[in-house]
Amino acid sequence: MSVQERKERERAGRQRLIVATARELAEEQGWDAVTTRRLAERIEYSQPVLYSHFRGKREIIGAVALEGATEMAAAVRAAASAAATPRARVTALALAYLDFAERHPAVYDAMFQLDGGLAFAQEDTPEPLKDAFAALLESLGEVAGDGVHPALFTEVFWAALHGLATLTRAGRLPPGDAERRVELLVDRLAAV
Amino acid sequence: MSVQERKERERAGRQRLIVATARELAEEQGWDAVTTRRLAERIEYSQPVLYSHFRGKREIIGAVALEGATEMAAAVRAAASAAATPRARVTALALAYLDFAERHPAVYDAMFQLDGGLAFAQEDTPEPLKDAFAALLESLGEVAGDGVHPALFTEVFWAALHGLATLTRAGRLPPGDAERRVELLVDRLAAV
DNA sequence: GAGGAAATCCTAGCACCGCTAGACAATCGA
DNA sequence: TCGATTGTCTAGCGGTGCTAGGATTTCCTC
Repeated sequence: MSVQERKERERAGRQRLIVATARELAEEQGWDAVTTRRLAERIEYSQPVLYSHFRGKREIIGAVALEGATEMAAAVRAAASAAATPRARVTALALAYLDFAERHPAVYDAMFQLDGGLAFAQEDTPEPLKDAFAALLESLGEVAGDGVHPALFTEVFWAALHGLATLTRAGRLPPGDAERRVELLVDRLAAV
Repeated sequence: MSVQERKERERAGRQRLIVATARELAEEQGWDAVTTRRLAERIEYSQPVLYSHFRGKREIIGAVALEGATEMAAAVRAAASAAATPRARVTALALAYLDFAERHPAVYDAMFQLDGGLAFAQEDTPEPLKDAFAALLESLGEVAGDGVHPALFTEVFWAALHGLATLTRAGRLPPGDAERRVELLVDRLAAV
């Protein structure tokens, strides 16, 4: 069965290539530029090949989103673990979150703005998404305060971060001042 | 010049019809269903007529967004004015905001998710957008707290509301619990 | 190694999109 | 009533996501 194994490896490699290329193209020129034709050309295969790996463009976006969730979880955990106090952890987490959104806008879009066909907040939610939320919960749960459900607190804090990230990037909020906004957010929301 | 005036009235009427129809179609079937062909068919004109009123689809979205901003400002002000204390005003404002987003998802998308070609947070920002922000500022500025710039506070609070609105509607947050989230948000963020 | 089966891939095309050029018809002022 | 202007439509451009069907390569068996 060595032949079949090799084929599977090659298939898996090509699948990774598709996702990586889609992400690359999206970061370079935005998701609008990620058309099935351009994507196919970049990976040096014809269009239909994409459809032998994914149901459609939506699923490709979803794959990028899952990759992004894994990375974001790691980034958030790394930032939090480098801080000593609960409050410092929350600040570090918030900055890491916004930094991730700013440095990987296309991935962030895939995760939260575009339709990647992913289920959220349900049983069949993919593991990376659950884990990204868990990464937030680990640090934010510490400062939820008495009588406040940690998950609920995490949701609210996360929503605030998400709002800041999207509104800032869409030009809805004046740039600069980002750190002051984070400071205010942490000061008020975190119960320390 | 009566003839010309009549023509201008008719033109303005048709322009309103276009915007209203686009909004209607978007609320019914989502913005993806708002194609220039379908829109033209609904208003019973041919496609090119749309382009004699708007530069393109983006501008039509922008027009819907401006309409929405005006309505949202009114809704927020109405809710706030019906409350007695600063804290109650903030709660009422938050609920009104989220209610608007939930009841007019397509309009909310036009305002904040889609590209309507509108400038934000700049001098040439259209008046309705400025006014919508002003409506938030009126009530939120009251509870910014000492040493916190009212505009900055409003931005943060607004971002939190926006995050809640979008994440909830996109299925990223479990439904229900919405009021508890608002309660938490107001409790912590508002300095009373 | 040769031949047939199976897996793989590509060419070509569908229906739709936003947008526009240019022909046509209605409306206007003289 | 006529010519000019304005308004509108038909037809079509290049692009999109996606797919059917044929060609080609690859594999296993004899």
